[in-house]
Amino acid sequence: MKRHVLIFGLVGGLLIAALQYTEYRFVVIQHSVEIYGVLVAILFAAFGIWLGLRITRRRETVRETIVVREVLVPAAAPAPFAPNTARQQSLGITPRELEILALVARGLSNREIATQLFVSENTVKTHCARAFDKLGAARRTQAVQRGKELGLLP
Amino acid sequence: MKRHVLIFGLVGGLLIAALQYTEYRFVVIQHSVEIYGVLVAILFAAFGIWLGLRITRRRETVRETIVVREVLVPAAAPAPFAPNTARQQSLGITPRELEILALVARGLSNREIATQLFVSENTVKTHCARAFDKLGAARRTQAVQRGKELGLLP
DNA sequence: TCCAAAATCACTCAAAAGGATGACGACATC
DNA sequence: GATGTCGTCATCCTTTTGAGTGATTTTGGA
Repeated sequence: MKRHVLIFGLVGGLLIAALQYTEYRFVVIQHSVEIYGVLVAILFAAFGIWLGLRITRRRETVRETIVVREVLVPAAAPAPFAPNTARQQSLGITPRELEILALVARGLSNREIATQLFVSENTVKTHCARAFDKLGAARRTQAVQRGKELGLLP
Repeated sequence: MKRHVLIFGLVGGLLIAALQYTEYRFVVIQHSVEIYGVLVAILFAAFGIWLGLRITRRRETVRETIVVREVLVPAAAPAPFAPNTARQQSLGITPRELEILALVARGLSNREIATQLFVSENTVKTHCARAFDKLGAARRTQAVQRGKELGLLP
């Protein structure tokens, strides 16, 4: 990607140089500024379009091979899931926080969690905030994603 | 698409006009041609890039050629994930909605999603609302959970 | 060319979530 | 007894989400 910027700069520089050079040679031509402006505009617009195409082309190819139907050999029993206590320890996440995190991952609202655990909504929010902080998450969706990545959640 | 060309022409015309106008007002300024050239170049390059992105964005979604590939997998291999298109169809979830849902699952906020997809936050919210409705979810965490259950998300 | 689905955007209002901070009691440990 | 952690709860304030509506634009297909 960095190469694009380089090429971009280069082309720009050359163009300006050419502009300046020709400016001196054909000063007599009327409306030269407008003509050059249009030329530059067209050139750069085309270049931009090309660049845009080039950047996004990669994504296309990726999109094409999506569906992979796998023919499974024996069915591996879905592991009963063991929370990664080591990671939990290292992050300093308390059991209660993890418990609430799990309910967040199940899609419950703070109020629903509070009801289910017989605590106040404020308490849930506090636990959430602390857990989010320890996970480096700003949103509950992000916290859930991180939690799964780290093996804290099923 | 016709509108783009129109806007393109319009902007170009205005720019040239502005160029000409200011040219007459600030003839004293040295190197004005170069400066204006650079300005025009930058503007049009940006516009071109934007246009290029916009054009290819569509092709991306359209170009969703589904390639079904059957593979024998040893049971332990983590499946590369195949979105359950049948279920998606039956629920009436559009490709765009699923795309946004995936970003929600990754923990992005609506604003971040909007930036990443070059659309307004309002649009993201609309897609979200529709997807949530189709999934029978009231919150994004719940939608993500449902989406995973239904095999729509990895 | 016309139509329907999909995608886009805007606006309002209400609810949910999040950040910051302080506080209190239970409990374990030093 | 002092200290520290954990769980609990609160208040204030801001941001984010979600619901409900309506509208326009694109696009693909009949």
